[in-house]
Amino acid sequence: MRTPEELTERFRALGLKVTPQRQGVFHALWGNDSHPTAEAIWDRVRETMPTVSLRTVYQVLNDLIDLGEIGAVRLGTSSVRFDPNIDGHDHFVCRGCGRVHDVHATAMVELPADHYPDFEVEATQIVFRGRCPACARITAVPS
Amino acid sequence: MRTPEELTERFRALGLKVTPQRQGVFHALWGNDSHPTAEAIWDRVRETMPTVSLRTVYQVLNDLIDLGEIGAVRLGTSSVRFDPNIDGHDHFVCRGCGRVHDVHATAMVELPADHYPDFEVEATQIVFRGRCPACARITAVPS
DNA sequence: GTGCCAATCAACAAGTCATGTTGATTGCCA
DNA sequence: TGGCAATCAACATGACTTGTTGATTGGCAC
Ligand SMILES: [Mn+2]
Ligand SMILES: [Mn+2]
Ligand SMILES: [Zn+2]
Ligand SMILES: [Zn+2]
Repeated sequence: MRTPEELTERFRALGLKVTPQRQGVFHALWGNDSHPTAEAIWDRVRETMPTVSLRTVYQVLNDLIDLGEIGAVRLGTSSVRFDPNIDGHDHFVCRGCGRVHDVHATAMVELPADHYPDFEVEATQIVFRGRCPACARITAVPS
Repeated sequence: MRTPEELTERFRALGLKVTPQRQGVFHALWGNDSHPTAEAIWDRVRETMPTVSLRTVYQVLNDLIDLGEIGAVRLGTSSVRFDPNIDGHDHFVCRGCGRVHDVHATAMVELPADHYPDFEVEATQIVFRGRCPACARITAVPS
């Protein structure tokens, strides 16, 4: 996503009002690589703006998705997570702590065209599941 | 998953009763590569057993998951899909018709260990999205 | 065969997640 | 300064899945 300042400009240019609620969401997302849920964003915004409603947070997040500023990450568990990183990357989901990490897989994954002719691949999503370093340490056998 | 006959044996061996409802779900799943939802299974079972309840279908499907006989495929859209194929494979989701196809990706996808030390990968899930041959044909430019 | 008890049923309720609605109020910005 | 977009509270809706309860059925061990 763009910086909160750039988003402010873009919203104004589009005739959208730059409200404190929207700016609160901008800042809650900026530099946030935790793949937060809408509720997590809500909690962060409420720290400085206790009266903001969850409904509005959802609204702003969906506006940002429609503008292509952020992405939605659906990992099959519970709620949608929001990702200010829209560059191509993959995800690692820890089964211990539930955290989602950005990763970059080595190989370019492709469908073998000879086996799947006429399949038009437009997007590829890779999800690794396992234990993150912190959670692996906990249950690791002590030497 | 095992054949309906083998499942019958396994259920009996576990002290579970082999009811017509359970056998109906067994047969609805056997050889079914359409990644059906619970409702789709329900529809198929009701063809020969009109009184079966959706609640029971859900129950049997979850029992089969607990026994490791089938898998649950969550693709971020609407409802859970059930997969009698539990061998390692990937999926292609068509944005045209919504169908889910089994595919096998070529490259062995890995996390580069030098970049992600101590990450313990236990499972890798690859989802391709695009258009299946049938849907690609529809909007293809006629020659 | 008989009988126990698991399984199923109908009919609800509940819970989660996300969005729609409405009418009043606020406040951004031309 | 004023128009109107945005937000608010409060509630409803909707899809999907599971829980519950009390009654009924029927599989299967004996
Ligand atoms: Mn990410
Ligand atoms: Mn499959
Ligand atoms: Zn972890
Ligand atoms: Zn298709």
